[in-house]
Amino acid sequence: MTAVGRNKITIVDIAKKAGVSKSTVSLVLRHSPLTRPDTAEKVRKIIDEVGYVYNRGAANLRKSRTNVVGMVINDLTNPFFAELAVGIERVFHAAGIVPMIANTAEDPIRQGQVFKTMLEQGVAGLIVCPARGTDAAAFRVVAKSGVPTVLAMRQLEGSGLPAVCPDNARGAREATEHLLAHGHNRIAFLGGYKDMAVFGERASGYAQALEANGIKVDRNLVAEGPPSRAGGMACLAQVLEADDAPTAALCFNDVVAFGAILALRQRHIEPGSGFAVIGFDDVVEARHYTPALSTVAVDSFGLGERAAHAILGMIQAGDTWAETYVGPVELIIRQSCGTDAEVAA
Amino acid sequence: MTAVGRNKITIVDIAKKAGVSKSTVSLVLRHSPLTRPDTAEKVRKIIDEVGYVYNRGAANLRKSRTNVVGMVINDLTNPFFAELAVGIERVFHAAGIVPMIANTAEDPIRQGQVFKTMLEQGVAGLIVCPARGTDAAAFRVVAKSGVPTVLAMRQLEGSGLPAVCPDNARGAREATEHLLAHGHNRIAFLGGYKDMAVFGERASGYAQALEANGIKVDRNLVAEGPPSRAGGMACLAQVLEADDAPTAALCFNDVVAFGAILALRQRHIEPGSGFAVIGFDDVVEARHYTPALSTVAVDSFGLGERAAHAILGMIQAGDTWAETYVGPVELIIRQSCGTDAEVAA
DNA sequence: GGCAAGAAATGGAACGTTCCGTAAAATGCC
DNA sequence: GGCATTTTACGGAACGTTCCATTTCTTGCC
Repeated sequence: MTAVGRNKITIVDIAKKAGVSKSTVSLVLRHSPLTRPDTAEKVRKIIDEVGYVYNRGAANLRKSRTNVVGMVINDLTNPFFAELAVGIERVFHAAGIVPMIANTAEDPIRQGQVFKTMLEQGVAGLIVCPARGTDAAAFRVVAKSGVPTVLAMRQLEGSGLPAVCPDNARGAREATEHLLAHGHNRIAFLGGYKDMAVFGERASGYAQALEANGIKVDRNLVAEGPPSRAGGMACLAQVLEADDAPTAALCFNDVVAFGAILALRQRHIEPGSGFAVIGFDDVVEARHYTPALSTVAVDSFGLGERAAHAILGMIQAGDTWAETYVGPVELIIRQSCGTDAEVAA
Repeated sequence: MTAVGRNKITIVDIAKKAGVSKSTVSLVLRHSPLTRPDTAEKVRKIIDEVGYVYNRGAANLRKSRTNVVGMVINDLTNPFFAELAVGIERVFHAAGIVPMIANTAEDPIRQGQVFKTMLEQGVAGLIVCPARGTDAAAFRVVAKSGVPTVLAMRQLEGSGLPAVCPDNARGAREATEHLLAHGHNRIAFLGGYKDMAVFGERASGYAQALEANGIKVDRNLVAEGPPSRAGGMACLAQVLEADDAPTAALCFNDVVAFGAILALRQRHIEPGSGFAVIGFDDVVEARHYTPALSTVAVDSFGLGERAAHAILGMIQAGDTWAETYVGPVELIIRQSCGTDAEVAA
């Protein structure tokens, strides 16, 4: 239809129209108390008469400080991270800062490019869920630039960066203890890969619980695999082949658990009564699955908000350090581990 | 740890160090062919020696054109929209443009604020999934600013804006026809509200199919409700109370369908064999649900990419107009409509 | 009505780039 | 080697704001 006319009404245009100086207009725009109410009003009237739009870029240049923060997410398609992003966005919006987003799709190369781009844009801070396989060196650029950074969901040892994460070890420990308390002593751990930070934490919680009960971790019951439904199916198949097959499994996350349940069904084993399954994360589908999935709930929205506040604090303080926060988790017993009846009783 | 030193190395610093002019450095940075290879190299060496980071904000100010585009999403938590966002981000990343994101959470007020903020940031374009209840007037500001805009997923009549949407009417029509062809003639339509653009399109496809087969739409079989699991449960309950109860339902979207299935189970009606259910969207869980959900598949990633390309085109052409694109849909028959056997046969 | 003091408004410089017109250097040719 | 031509490099102005040091306007008081 209409060609772009790229309105270029500036602060001085409206100054001219209002018969004041650009400085005054600037003050009015920033709600400074240094102008007389009536002049302010006069200026404001003209401002929305002509449809002036503030150029924050120009302002930022002068102030050499922006109101944008980068959000680097490894997989937005995963509801878990989407919720994290929404939590972050929510507090940023309230604080008047606007997030730039990038989805790295677990690709460290892409992640590196993203860091560069975001720094060029002059972000005031960075929240990063590191892509799988990221090493601490990847953060050299951002560290050198002095931009406050916090990791979310995944820690990165050696990076020295503050993180906001769920208490993975504790969650896995509690889930495992629950299974032990209900008579299972052949418990598998399914899905994920050793090179994922989260795997390490969850698997170690699992191991702790077993060992505290005098059970040695059986290598044959720990199956690594992609953190997907397909991975869950494959891992379950693998552990069932062990000489002394397990009767329960703690899964790397909920979607692995869904896969495990599918695989059980294929074998005509009833998840819940015939084999106990516990997931991790408590994604929305967990409660509605058949059978409803027992899982370790993580407050992803809350962690997002926490991460955003951390960054806000760092920006305000002009500091690049913050305390790592380990958020609470909650074991939620539903039907997939076959123990809900006893718990209710 | 370290306090923020806010490096302020600029193009002239590195010019000085390299013994050239700032203009030359600028040329090198933009890979202009107007510098001699050896000078370019000399400059580049210094650039990464001192860890200079390009200030795109300053450049944009001068060029009065940015490389950021706004992405306004109504509900990132819905995997359907998350996929859309990822599709968009993917092509933007490739095109060197960086997306700002906002989640309106279906709140038109918030959406209005977001528009303002994004315009202030000087976005070169805007992709919007309008919040529910948005009226065309909401886009007045953005139209006046001349920023190219495309709607995604949801059209908005009266706005005159180009949109990238799935062919909702056709999808609903085909699904309904499938049910009719398999002997159902009491077919319900469940979930969503009349004031949602998508509802209008899908419901009209449903009505078309019925009427083409000489069946009048029965008001008692169309139940409005929230597009959620709970909504699906309630809607199903409502239509089952009709004098002449339906034997099949087309649902507003997949999550409504999941709700409907739950409600059927509660009544000991077996989804699939006892009552046919078809959803809409084909979210990832659809294929893994029990029973696997028959649904109308929409290529959300593809639509995202399409929307991004549209914006890119508009920006390049300096135009604020583009053609509306209606993407293909595909009816996918699984188990929840109890007709997969016949189809396979 | 004049004066001091405080309040309000102002103009220019700066932020870090790009662009433009021009100057200097390199190259080609006889 | 000198000239024309092309290639490369240069320096200032501009982009739209904020900040600072000043100037101008108000106000209150005797």
